[in-house]
Amino acid sequence: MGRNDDIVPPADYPLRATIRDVAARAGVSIGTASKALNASGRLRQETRDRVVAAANELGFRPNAMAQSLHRSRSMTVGVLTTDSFGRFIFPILEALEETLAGHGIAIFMCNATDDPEREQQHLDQLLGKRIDGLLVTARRMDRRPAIAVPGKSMPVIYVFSQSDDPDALCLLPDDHGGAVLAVEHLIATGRRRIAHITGPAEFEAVTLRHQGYAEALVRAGLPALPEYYLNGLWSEAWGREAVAQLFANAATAPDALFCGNDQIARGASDALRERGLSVPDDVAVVGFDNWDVMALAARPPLSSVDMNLHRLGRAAGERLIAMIGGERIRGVERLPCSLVVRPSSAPAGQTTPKQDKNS
Amino acid sequence: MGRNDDIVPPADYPLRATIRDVAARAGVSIGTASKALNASGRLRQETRDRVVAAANELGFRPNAMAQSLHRSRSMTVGVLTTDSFGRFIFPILEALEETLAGHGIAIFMCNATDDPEREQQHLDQLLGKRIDGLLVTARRMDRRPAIAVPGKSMPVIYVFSQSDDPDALCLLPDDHGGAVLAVEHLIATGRRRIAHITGPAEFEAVTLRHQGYAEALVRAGLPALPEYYLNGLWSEAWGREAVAQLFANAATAPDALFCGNDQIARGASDALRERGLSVPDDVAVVGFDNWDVMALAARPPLSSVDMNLHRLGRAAGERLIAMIGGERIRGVERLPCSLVVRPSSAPAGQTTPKQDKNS
DNA sequence: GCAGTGAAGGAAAAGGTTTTCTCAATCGCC
DNA sequence: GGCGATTGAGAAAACCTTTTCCTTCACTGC
Repeated sequence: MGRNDDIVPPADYPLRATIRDVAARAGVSIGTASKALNASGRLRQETRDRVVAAANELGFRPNAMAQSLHRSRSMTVGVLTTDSFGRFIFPILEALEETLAGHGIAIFMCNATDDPEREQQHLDQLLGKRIDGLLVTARRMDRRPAIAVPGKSMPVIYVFSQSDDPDALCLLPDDHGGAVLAVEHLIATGRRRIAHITGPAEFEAVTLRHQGYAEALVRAGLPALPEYYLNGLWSEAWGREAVAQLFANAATAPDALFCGNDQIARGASDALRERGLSVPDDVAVVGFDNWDVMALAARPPLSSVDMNLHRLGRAAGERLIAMIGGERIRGVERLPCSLVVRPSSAPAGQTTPKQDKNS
Repeated sequence: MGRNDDIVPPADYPLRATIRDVAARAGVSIGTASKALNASGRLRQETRDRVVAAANELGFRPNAMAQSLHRSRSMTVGVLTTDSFGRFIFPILEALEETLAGHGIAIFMCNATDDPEREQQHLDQLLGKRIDGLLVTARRMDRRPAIAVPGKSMPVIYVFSQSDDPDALCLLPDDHGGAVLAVEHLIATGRRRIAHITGPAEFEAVTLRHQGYAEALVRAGLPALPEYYLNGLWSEAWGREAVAQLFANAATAPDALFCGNDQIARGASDALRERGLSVPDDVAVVGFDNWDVMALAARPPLSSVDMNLHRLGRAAGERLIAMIGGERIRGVERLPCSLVVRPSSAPAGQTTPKQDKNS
């Protein structure tokens, strides 16, 4: 199948010991050696020991391909990303890998950044390798078309990404809930005029977080003013610009900013400082993502909503194991976010006791 | 081998078509079917077509495990990271994956963040899977001990990481050259008092970059002042603090900063602005890593040394392919960095025509 | 002394593919 | 029409394990 031709045949590899070598050295048959090594069958203890000793001496390691061929279970899953390996994918991947490794399952990594043809190639390759399951991640803006796995047989999970296949299992962070968390926190610390600066409206997450934001406000008896909701880019520059817009008129300026990500939050925080406004005394700021590089480097460090990507990755691993085991799981599962509170959203007027300023 | 017990046997998977199904449907023997599908052997064209048609109708996909078993070549390599999947590893991985995928080779991802025991487990698993090669990445501070692969047979490459095994191949960015690039650029744009703010001295990269920095200065007839070399953390906060130290005495203040990474550079740049100094008019700043999140968000955008990690990943893939093909490569290979010039290091006094200041 | 029992280990099939070897049939040529 | 050469296709081994089924052997109990 394709491009294997350009690799010349094995050079001079010392062949690995096989179970037949072990058997020969221990003076038993292959079957007996297998039983001894797998602690199965009925064998004398002395025989077992002899086989195990021979295996150790030869550095024997069973050939997983032969085992898999026999069991028709490859102990292998594929991870197919269509968003290159972005910053969000890492923690997920890390937890996933750890979870699966604990069950002896290895991961094939594939990347097909927005190239359907490469995606198909990768999928072909993975199917050829008889993966036991597939995990798909993608850019979060759009629902991605379902992966075409023949036969409906193989478990597929979309993580941090949503498919339009109703039979699929999708694992996502609870964007709505995360926004509620942030806004309720701001309200609890005494803020009343809370604006939301966020990313492009095309992202489903933007919509969900906006809804959470609005609901939390309304539930607290506060108005969700349209002029307090600003869409833009996911950048610091946009955060700065949004602050310029919001604070152009001092009379209508907010006393808290809930930002769609930490970059926006950081840009906003910088802009506030440069306007002579104190964070958090004059304006509280809460970000989203809890990306330490941003959140900790900001002055002051940013409160932020954490999507618990690690937990998401672990959950994905566990679901996948369950599905490989035969369970059928489907639907959209949203895992809770949590709020990490840092100085940028301390209660108004708490940080610097002596304080009386206004913009 | 271990934890496979907790996965129940196959549920109700519709078995994939095998070559024997294809052969039966095409009315030929298994061997003939194989030859037809692999375009090998001597067969009538009509027979080939019949077999291929049967294969398509059945959605046949050859079982890679069976193929590998036969060829004793798994078309698979392992990537073992000991630094979790850090930000630096991503671009490398991406390029590596792309390169290897082009040759039909798949990647097993393993992560053993600083845990020798997990590392050994992963290695065992990979050896069991009969990977054709291994790629190791690690935190760059220390040379890591060699991976214990039995038999000296399997190709191993350390990328973005250095092993103490003299027989190994290590692929690294040319830190020394990158520093030279940055400093020569600063000199060329008219700077004369160039300081170097960087990370912890334990990092080999810190030493190498320092050497490059010093050599470039000396070569230009400029002194490499010890008070212009500051070690600290890889953080924005340290960048700010270092600026405070360097500019405490206006008489000895530098007119350019070469920073060990973009975070330091950004912190420094912020601190300069807050001291009323203009970047680049009063002080030029050059960072390292060319991490867009930092370099582009800084005001003004930062010039930075790019380690060309993508190229590094590609090179790693190519070397690995060559080694799998039988070539023996060893030693330490350092790939060139490049300099990305942005406004933060424009020639002194060029940005704002009207200007006459001194710190 | 013999049937029956249990233990210990061997033989062989199966899993899916590739490849070599062999065999049968056809062709060209005299 | 017979001979060698060539072509097309099948049989079987090999890759490495696991597992099921058998065989052998030594006992026990009568």
